[in-house]
Amino acid sequence: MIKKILDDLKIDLYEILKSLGVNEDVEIFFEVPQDTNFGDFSTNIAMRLAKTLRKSPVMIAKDIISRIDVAKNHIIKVDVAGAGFINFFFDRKFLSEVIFEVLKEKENFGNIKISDEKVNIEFVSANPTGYLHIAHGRGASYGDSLSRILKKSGYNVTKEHYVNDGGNQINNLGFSIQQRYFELFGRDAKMEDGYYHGKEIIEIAKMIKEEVGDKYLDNDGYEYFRQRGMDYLLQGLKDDLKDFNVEFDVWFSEKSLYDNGEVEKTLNQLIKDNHTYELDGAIWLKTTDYNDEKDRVLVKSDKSLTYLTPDIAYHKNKLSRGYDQLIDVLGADHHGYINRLKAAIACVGGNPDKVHIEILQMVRVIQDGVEVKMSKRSGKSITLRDIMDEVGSDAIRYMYSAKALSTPMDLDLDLALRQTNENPVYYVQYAYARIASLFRMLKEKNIEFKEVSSFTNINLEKCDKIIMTLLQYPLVIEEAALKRLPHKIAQYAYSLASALHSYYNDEKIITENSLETNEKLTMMKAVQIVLKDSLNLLGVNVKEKM
RNA sequence: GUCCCAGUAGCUCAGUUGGAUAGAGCAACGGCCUUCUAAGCCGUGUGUCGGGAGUUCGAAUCUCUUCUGGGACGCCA
Repeated sequence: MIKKILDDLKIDLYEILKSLGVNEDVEIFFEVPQDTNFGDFSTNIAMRLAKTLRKSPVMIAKDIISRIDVAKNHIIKVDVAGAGFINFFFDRKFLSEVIFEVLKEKENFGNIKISDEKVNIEFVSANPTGYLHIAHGRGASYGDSLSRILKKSGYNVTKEHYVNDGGNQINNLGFSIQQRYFELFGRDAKMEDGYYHGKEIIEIAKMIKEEVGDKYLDNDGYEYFRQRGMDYLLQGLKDDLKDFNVEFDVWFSEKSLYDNGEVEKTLNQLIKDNHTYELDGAIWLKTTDYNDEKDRVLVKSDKSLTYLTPDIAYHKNKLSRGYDQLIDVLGADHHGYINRLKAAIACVGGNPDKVHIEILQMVRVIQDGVEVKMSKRSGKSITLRDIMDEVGSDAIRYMYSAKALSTPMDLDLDLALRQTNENPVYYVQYAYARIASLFRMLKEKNIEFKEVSSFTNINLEKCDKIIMTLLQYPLVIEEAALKRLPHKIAQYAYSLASALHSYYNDEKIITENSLETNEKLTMMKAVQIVLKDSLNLLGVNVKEKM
């Protein structure tokens, strides 16, 4: 609704600008003023036109507002303030209708149609060689929330996890397990470079010993160790993610690209199209043709492939599946990889502009003021499961979501644990639970609730914050989707909760006056719907009771 | 040496097409429960936006420079 109002207003404004002699393309946009006393929405268009029109912003603004058709747009007041802002005040009664809109559309409220493009978002993509750690958790949280936001914005989204089951690391996993298995029978484990040292490897070896005894002690059980280890870890990965409220549509196997010949085909195509050359016995890809700082090796002099080669085939595969956009969420240590990958995609004829790479920065866990590095579970870096056990999936997802991906983040366990009631996620969940409890109270008191279809008995001014916040939901969704910033949703959920708490303290909801009660409850229900939906976008559950 | 991210209140962070007096939470202090959940509300204080220069009507935001912290720079994955 508000989008429509603003869009209509925008059209009117463009007409007005034309009549003022503005021919160039300027985009008009509205923002919510920091100080709501300034108005409901404002635009700075007058200031931005000052130079081309060679007039003072205030003069231009006054010209503009004198031509605005106030009645048509549900505006009750429009004025010029500050350096030339145009501030709009809308009719309260009209704006309050957003509540009925929410009730009608339910969880579809805020659904917008930015685009129906097909988007593939690849995230986590952890090697199945150990447990997920906290940085994976951050990527999982971001990728999953972004997917939900994009879906709500109309995109056709596929969530994909790439499984590195084709390369050397998976062989090393097999060897590592094998050595630990031998160790269990009293032999020395020979843990070479590149082998995996997490406690989970020992656990797997024990499990295998229990399952098959000494069957693979003296004959070659390597294949079995490799496969069994990977299956086990992959399942663990899926379980962890599921408990973290993250599920993938596609688990894409790197190995499948070798099996069906796509890696080879990609390589041959690159050679045929003259994107490669040989040097020192290796085959190099001319990524410098497309903005990379140096060329990259595809085939090493020992004839084995680098990581890049199957990854090119993988991205080619994704593009061939008809996606309009590919989003890759990668760890901070991959930023040097971006140019290389984009260049390589260009070499195979893909459009690198379709590929968006989001880099997530480090996560540190802080307890008692110092960084915690060791996980009891894996004996290595802190795992996602460690944190979930400590603070729960909801709290951790909210904490991840609340911060922009580009910020190196400190996760303060003291705050998350000892002061759980100070944690923002509880604040938002509490708002929801409070409303839920109102409806429970009704049942206890045997009061019947009837949804109203207009407001006549309540003081709309007191509901201002709630109404304005509800109105902004679609706008926030749009911004979060276009800029790929899920933390906007976390901020939004918090501000809606804040509006609710404030109102709840100020006004008694269930009163003797049943008309008033029904109107208030109608509004409460709308708030509840949007709170639930916004938390859902973050993968956070609501609680009926706290 | 090159590149990326960060530097904003005591702490954790918002502030992303340059705009109004730079904002939240936590921490601190003062009020508010005979009444729907006080995990709440209301109020108070807090800033060389790392430093310096520039661009302009206007800069936390853009440019240059510089300092600090983290990370990346492989025929690793």
